[in-house]
Amino acid sequence: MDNLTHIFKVLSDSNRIRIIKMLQVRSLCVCELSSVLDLAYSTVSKHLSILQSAGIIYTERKGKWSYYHLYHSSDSVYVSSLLSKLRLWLNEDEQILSDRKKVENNDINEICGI
Amino acid sequence: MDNLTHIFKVLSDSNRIRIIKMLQVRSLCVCELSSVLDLAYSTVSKHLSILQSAGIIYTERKGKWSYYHLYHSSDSVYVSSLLSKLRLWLNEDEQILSDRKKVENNDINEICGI
DNA sequence: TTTTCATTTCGTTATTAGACGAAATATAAA
DNA sequence: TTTATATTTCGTCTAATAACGAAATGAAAA
Repeated sequence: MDNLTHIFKVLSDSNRIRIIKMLQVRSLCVCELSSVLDLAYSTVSKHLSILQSAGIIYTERKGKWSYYHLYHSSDSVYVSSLLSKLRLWLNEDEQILSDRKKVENNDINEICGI
Repeated sequence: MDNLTHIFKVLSDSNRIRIIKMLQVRSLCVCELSSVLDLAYSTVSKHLSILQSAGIIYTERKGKWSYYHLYHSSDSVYVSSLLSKLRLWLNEDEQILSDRKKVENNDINEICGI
């Protein structure tokens, strides 16, 4: 049961949900996420490590940056089921639309010093 | 988005999950739930009020006791979708099986002073 | 009406969670 | 190898959460 309640806890933070919804668009680095969420790097990094240890995302190193990706499948029926719900949910949410616009416009690249 | 993260938070506590899984068997009063969960009345009452304000359960007064019921439908797509998942999940969980055995055997009626 | 008793509310306490900045780490560029 | 920089870890602070017992509430029984 703790497996399940733990996943619910991971998903009960709005900044982590925003991260997941942005990663549905494309993979992103910490600095891009920090810029959109307007949170300190260390805070974003903590959220990412929580999502990673829950088996929701993984890291890929590319040049200077670590890119975070959403897993498209999971060993956990809870994770795969809830991630599939999250693909359907919040797509018309104002906050999510605004976050995704920033991600798609690549405005954030400048901030990352590329 | 807060609607959704709030539901996840409500479901991220194992005592609340145990309550939901017991109410899937039949409606129960506070004293029955306290007995199975081994928690103070006031604690169980708090959990029930959290579940109630999330639109997951409702109260029905019957004689001296307040019986709590699971809703079978919900205006919220999040609530109805997650409750439907919860009907499928944890049915083989040891803790849940043990809780349900106590509920089904009505051992708890004595404790409630019926 | 008064008493009884199931339940809720209130006040307190301990633990957990999320935020930050500073320091540490690790990798790429010079 | 040294420097630069993206990211993580650490320590700290504040806010939120879950637990309890005691007191309050409210409906049914006497």
